[in-house]
Amino acid sequence: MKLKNAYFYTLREDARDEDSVSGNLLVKAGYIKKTSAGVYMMLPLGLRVQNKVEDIIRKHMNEAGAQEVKMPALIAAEYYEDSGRMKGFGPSIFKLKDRNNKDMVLGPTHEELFAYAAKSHIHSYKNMPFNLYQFQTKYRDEPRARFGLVRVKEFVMKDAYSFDADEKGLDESYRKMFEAYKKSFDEMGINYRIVKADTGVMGGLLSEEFQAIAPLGEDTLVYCDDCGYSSNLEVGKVVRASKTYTEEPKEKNLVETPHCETIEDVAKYLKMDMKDTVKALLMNVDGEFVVFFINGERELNESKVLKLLSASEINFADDELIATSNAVPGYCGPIGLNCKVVVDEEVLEMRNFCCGANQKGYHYINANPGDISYDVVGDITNTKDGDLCPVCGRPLKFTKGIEIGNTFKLGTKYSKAMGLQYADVENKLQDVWMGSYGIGLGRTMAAIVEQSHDDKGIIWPENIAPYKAIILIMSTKDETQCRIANELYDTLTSSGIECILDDRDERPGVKFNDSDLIGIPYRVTVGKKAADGILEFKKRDAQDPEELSIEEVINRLK
RNA sequence: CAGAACAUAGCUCAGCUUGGUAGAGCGCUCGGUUCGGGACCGAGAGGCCGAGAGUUCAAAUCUCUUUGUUCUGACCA
Repeated sequence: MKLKNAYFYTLREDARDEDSVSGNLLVKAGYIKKTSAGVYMMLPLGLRVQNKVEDIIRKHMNEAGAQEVKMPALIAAEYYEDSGRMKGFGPSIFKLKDRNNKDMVLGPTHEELFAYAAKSHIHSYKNMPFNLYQFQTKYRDEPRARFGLVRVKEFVMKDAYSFDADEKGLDESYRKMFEAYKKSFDEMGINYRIVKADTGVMGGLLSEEFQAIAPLGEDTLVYCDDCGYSSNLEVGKVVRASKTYTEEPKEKNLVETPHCETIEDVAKYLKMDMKDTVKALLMNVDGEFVVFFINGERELNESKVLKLLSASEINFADDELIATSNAVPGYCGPIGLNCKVVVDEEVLEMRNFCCGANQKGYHYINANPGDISYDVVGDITNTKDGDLCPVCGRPLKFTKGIEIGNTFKLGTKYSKAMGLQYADVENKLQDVWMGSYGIGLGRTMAAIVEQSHDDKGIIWPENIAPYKAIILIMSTKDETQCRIANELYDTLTSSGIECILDDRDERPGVKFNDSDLIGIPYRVTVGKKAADGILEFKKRDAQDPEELSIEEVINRLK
């Protein structure tokens, strides 16, 4: 690409409405442009990067034996009604009607259609295994788009689906995809960690996430360097450091705690440690009023709760629901409460804790497990700093991650819903075992920029940079410089090395800064010494340039 | 969905409190001087002040409504 006659621009100032480093840099460097919240244009440079990411994934998908297809984005709503996910996705699914008033959706994910497509091929166990994949635009009406390309309403995803006759087959298909993912992300130069995750809306047997390590990540990853255990915060079993609660139980005591509506207030007022308090969470679980009691310094884990109670939805309870009990918001406690009560395992081990008294302005101190009544007990909180590895018992470590890929062993959930069956050796009908595997392309781009940039701009890893090299002409009025730069550009281009020629009539400083901002891995400067056959060669992240002959430059780039 | 902030030139913003001819820097055009890390001088082009209603002799400025964007939370493969 020769810049003089190309669609190319950079911005000199930070984008006002970008809240992440990667979003700002990609906008500033002219890779993407926001059209509305969570919807972006892919400009020429941006599309080239996305295509590189796509090509790498495609290569590894094909190597793993998957076949590429393309499903529509516009889909009749009935497919999602049949699988029950119209409800599951709820308001996150884009709904529309065609001119005949038929309900349609913009596909948020494609399990249903792939299962439907698989029906045409699967009749007998002899028709499996196989694996189909696509690169498709997904639409999700996210409650809050943010962080540039990290959380958007429209994005391209690579999604793959495997079909097997039994669980053993699924295990093998899953392993192949898992390996293909590792190879893909390794090739892109991403620093990532694989964690166990919640199966969420997808359902199924197992979910693992590929998380790019980045401080702005929306997920918290928990891992253990000693045994290799790692999981998303949302699923890890809580193993507390031992010997926390050894005191002898005392007699409970009612104390006045005026205007202490939060557990922080109470702890401060009574000069207690938060870890010696029990807090209440007043929730609406599928329409039923349920109060949860957990240690004051922990957080309720909603997906663990849903699993424990076999429920599908959990929200904070509204005043009307709370009024069905004697619970007093701010002073709710597990002693003498007349509604469904769920306690965390930890609470039953605590000694002499503080909790609400179900009277406005009063708490108990020195309460003990023997004082309380409850309906259900379980592990219902998030792992936190100080907890131990559930496998080897050593202290856990924490980091933030951006979920760039996800693999699911779906089992037979969708094949059952979609009636996807086959005849086995004994001519008996069996459900097909499915797996699904996704990678968000834009999110992967964003994660790479989050991991690889400096104060001047993006630093693309070589394999996904939009171009490998950029050639700067210092003075476009100097005919020798122009000739040498153009010859170099032609030589490189014709030997398949993608490069940019900055032949704009700009001052050198502008060219240096733009070249750093857009993050091309290698920079060749054609300047004063070009007439003597000497060019400057600099890697984007190197300190100083080196002087090389034209031949050497070509060799270094090959 | 709840709370809050913002919306003025292509970009980043001032002006609003106290109503009275639409502003700056960058970018853009033309001329000149420059030319190895976002140069300088001069002359220009460019805005229905997000949209709608109201108050007023007069509204970018005050009031209400509405739309969009962003933030905090909720939510979220």
